[in-house]
Amino acid sequence: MSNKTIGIKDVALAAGVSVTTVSHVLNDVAYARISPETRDKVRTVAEQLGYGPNRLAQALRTQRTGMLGLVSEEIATTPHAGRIILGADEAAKARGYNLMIINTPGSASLESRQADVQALLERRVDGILYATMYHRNVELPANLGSVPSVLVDSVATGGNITAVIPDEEGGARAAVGALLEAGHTRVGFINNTDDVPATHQRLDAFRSVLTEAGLDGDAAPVESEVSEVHGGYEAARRILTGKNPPTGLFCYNDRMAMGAYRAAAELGLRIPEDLSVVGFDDQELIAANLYPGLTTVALPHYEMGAWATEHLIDAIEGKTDLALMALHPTILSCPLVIRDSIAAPRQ
Amino acid sequence: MSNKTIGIKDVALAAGVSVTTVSHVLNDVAYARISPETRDKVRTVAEQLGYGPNRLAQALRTQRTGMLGLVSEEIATTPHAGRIILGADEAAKARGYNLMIINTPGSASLESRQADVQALLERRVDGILYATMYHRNVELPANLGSVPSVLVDSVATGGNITAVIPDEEGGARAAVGALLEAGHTRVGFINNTDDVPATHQRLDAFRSVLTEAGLDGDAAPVESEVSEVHGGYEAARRILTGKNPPTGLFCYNDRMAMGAYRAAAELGLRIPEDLSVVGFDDQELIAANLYPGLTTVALPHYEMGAWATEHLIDAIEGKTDLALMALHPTILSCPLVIRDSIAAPRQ
DNA sequence: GGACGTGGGAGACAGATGAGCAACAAGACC
DNA sequence: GGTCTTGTTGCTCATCTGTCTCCCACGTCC
Repeated sequence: MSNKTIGIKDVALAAGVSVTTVSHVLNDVAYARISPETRDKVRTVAEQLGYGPNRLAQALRTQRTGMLGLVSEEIATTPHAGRIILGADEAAKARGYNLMIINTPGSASLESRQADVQALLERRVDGILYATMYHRNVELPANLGSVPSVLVDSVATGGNITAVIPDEEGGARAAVGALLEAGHTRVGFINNTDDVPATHQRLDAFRSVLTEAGLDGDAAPVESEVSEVHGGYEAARRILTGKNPPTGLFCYNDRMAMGAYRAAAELGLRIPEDLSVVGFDDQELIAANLYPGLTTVALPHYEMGAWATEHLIDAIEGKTDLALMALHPTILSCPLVIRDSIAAPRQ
Repeated sequence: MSNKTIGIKDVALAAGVSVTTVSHVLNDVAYARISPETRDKVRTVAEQLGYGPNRLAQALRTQRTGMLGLVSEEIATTPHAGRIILGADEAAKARGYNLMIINTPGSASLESRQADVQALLERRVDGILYATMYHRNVELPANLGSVPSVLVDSVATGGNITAVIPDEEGGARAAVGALLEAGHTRVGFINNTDDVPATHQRLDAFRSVLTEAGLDGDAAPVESEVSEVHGGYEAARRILTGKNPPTGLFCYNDRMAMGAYRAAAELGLRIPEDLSVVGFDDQELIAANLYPGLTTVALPHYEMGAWATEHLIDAIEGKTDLALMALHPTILSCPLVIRDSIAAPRQ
């Protein structure tokens, strides 16, 4: 129904000035000397006509699209991607940028990822955010380097690209620390079997914290299973039916904690009276809805998305040198979210 | 490190032909007469140089960006948005389009939504997908009409814009039907308190199915609470402690079903031996991870996203007239996902 | 005759598009 | 056999998309 879109020349015509002048006014060009009356006139007319610049033409001319590419794994299957996107989107919007999102399976080949980046490049995005669904080492498509880029929730195997990752160790320390502070001296860890940084770092932190507290970290019970509800269930059963079972359980993630809840229920152990549990991830759907609410460690997905976007834009605008930050990944803290699954051990 | 990006003229130069010829070859222009040798030459050179067209310039000239705008509510807080995005993204990619996603709070004002659409329009997206996080009636920003648009998971209060929505009634019928088929004759419904289509349609379907089966649908117990875990818990307690309690429970969504699980456990009722439960939504994290696995009705978010995208692109390419489809919303079915929470009632 | 105040013109960005121009061959005609 | 016509093949030129930006022009007033 609506007729053709109106361009800058329509505004110029209607305002009785040249296209140049309209451009000068609307972009507040510093050196342009134009009388206040003309400025008003142009602005008024532009408003009346509902003029909005054609960003394509603008971008073509200025070599700036105001678009950020975000390649994200598994948008739908984990809520984590959503939080990263949200953080990135809000940070981008705040600075006048928009996001172009490309979804990719976690299993995508390097070529396929390269094609994704290529698509972004052809659209001339000003920068690229490359996000993975969990903290790990990734091999990057070669063409990623051609525009400013930041890695979210992963580090490059080759290094030398700016990255933000969660403080796995700090988070694990907070979790185990909370158990110790509540008075527990027998604490177990239900770990994941995947060979990812989190698995090792959380385990190390677990043992260290115990040892530092004067307990025997190396002797503390650890059971590993796939990081799903049923894995948590199995591991918890093993750990809780062992001799001298722990009164506090640190779980690799909330899903495994959910399994631990069931194992505890089956064994007649009440949470938190008989058994205290801490999770990791802070998946709302689980942690807040379990009964009792699960105390857990939050992964800073939103924050990582926002941080990456902020710094990417800084780099694009020449306010930051990404090369400098690329030396070491930036580590964002994982705060403990306290709910109701920790209590003092029974005497 | 990488030097300037290479353009069509670089290819032309290297191949020893004009820019026009390169364009003709690479775009397979029908009427262009170019010798096979030249074609090969051009293609080879383009490949070697790693040439990719500048989509901005291309779009400026052709008035086609190959981009679809997707404004979605609450990307991060519900997994539903993720499924819609995934469906849309895969459908778009399959036809050579990319998505520009704008996230908006469910509470955003009409002006703010209009600004979102405006941003998309300035970027000259070829069409717009407008998605909500749950099935409801929405008031649309006025500027939405200026490009082909499709509504996902909602219908416009004013009508007359193409929309896809889930078959609430069919889903509810399947859920209740499953309970009846298992032999239950006393069935209750735990409903939501929000005034949304789903609330009413599922209730109607619930009563109808019972009545059609020769039971007294109007007398069947229904309890309403907020559609969260604790609401489900409260409602289930009420319904299960009433006189002559049901042996089968249909829950408004999986979260409420999760609450019902706890209520059942507290009352010493085993699922599915003593109580059968059906949910709605098929939220993986909950439904598949509850014990026993929750039989539930899946909302076709992926399918709606894909359907909307398909038809939007058809309209953009002139293969479909959206105005025709706008007469009635398209309804996509909600299949029952069978797990382990339904069994025959005890004798 | 500079300085100042106001504003406009002509590319350029990167590629798409259709008309049009050489070059050559085959056939027609004298 | 040579010239002209007509057709075909192969490719290029000019122009267009909407906006920005460098540089220049025109008056006026000291």
